[in-house]
Amino acid sequence: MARVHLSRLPGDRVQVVEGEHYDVLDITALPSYVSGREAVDPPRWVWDDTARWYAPLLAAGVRVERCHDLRLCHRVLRRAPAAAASLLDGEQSDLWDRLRPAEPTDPALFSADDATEHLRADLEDARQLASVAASPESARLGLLLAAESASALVAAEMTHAGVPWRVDVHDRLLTDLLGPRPPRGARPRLLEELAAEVRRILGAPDLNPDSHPHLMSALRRAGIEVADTRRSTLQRIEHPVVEPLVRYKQLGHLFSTNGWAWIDQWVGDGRFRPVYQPAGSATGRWSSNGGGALSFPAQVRSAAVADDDWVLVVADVAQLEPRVLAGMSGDRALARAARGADLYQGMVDDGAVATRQDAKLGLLGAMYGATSGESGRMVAGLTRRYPAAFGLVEEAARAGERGQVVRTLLGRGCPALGGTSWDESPDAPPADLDDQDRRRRAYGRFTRNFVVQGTAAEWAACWLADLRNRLWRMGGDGAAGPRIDVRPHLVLFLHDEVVVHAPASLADQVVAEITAAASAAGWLLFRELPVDFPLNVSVVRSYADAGKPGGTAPVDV
DNA sequence: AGATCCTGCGCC
DNA sequence: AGGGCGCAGGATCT
Repeated sequence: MARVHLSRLPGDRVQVVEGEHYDVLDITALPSYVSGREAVDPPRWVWDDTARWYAPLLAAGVRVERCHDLRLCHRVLRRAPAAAASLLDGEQSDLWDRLRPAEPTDPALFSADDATEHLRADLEDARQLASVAASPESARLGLLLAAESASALVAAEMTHAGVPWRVDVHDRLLTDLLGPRPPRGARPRLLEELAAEVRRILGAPDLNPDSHPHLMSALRRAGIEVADTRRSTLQRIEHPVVEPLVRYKQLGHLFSTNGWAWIDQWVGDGRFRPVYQPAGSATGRWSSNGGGALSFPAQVRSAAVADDDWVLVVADVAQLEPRVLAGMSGDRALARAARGADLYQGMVDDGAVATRQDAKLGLLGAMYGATSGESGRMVAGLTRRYPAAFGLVEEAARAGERGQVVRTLLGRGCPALGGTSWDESPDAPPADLDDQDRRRRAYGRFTRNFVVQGTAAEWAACWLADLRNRLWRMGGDGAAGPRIDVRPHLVLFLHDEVVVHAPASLADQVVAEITAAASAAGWLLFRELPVDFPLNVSVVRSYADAGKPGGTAPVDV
């Protein structure tokens, strides 16, 4: 397949390199050039940053089949233990090392930020290809880079399409809980009333409940001794202030995080358009740097409503990380327990634990590094039943404690101890031995979790990539035109859950494709060992109804 | 005034 | 002494 390299040139021009052939386009000519190539024989578009190039293409109605995201792949290869770092060195490689994600920009232009140097996509791509080819694990690394690049396409497409959002529903929800929208800077009426009640009960007329020090001292004066003001701490206290205070905190959080200001900033034209960062976290999980897409609370999901005659198909994987652990460790006993919809129940039926809760505690404890309590105790017993799985995370933890890096199944390496993002205080503290020990153990918990969370992210990226292709093919030979949002399309992805916005008439077919994509992802990663990845699927009009009994029933629209 | 830290909460 | 994130407000530093 052809690889076409796109690089920015000063003056709103684009350099196009394909093999020996060089060309220069004006930026305004790019969409028609790309769509022309897509129509004939879709190449792999090689560019520095998918968000930067693809957003304006999508805005111009152009969809691309595949790409190679040099920034994301550069990061992966830099840290991958199976790739020789020296093969990435060369002209401009320091610039690629320092390249930051593109700022979310107005899709109409993509030159506002620069004065950029001419970053040569063709040169960097050649180094990356050589690096993968020279690796003893080129197949897995190649899959990882492809999945990562496809994720970047999905992220851009989801931002472009947006989550269908009913502002009227959201506004009614806020008004019911908080009172009418207040003027800027003021609290809504019901929130203000709760604050007044808290002040009255504590006898602190000037208290600002949002101020941590004020609240602590007011509680103390009322004879309430707490170490902090977390909800869970407060709820252990027997006192009339607890109920209104907890309520205040809940509603206050809704107001400030997903209130009217959030609507103003992130919802437009009936769509919620967050900004995603694929592989934005060290483990390879996505993060989001706008709109809080990966953490918007269940409380406001009722405002995510499909368009008329459309539905939301919501699917999440049951116990993704334990299943991934079974697959990557080759633990046949755990894989057997994972057959069926409930892995934890499978462990009970296996005779490994007495209750479902014990199974969950033990597995999560093993993956997070619990050392004490109920969870820590369950780990010991389960290690005997599932030695490969529990041994894998244990070994990852010990490697971290020794200061070694670990890697995911497809070869993503973790950041080094003391390296970027790990304990980098500029004024290097004179770390005593206790301190060093504490850091090593913390790093061990990180590496322990990294191998599982990171491989789960790889599974999810493969799931997304395959699903994206399947949904596009459903649309039927471009008959619906090149736009993605008139066909079934992804609108949300939350680590182990996807939401597809689709015409109601295609719902059953979408469910089938999501399920098939999950199987495909399992096969891509764990060929030799069969691990089930059962999904909970709901076809709903409103996201809030997902997961409820009856959600999978045919939807009346 | 702006940058940064801290706390607490939301999601997985 | 349980992993990964983002976000908001207040407190604190510069």
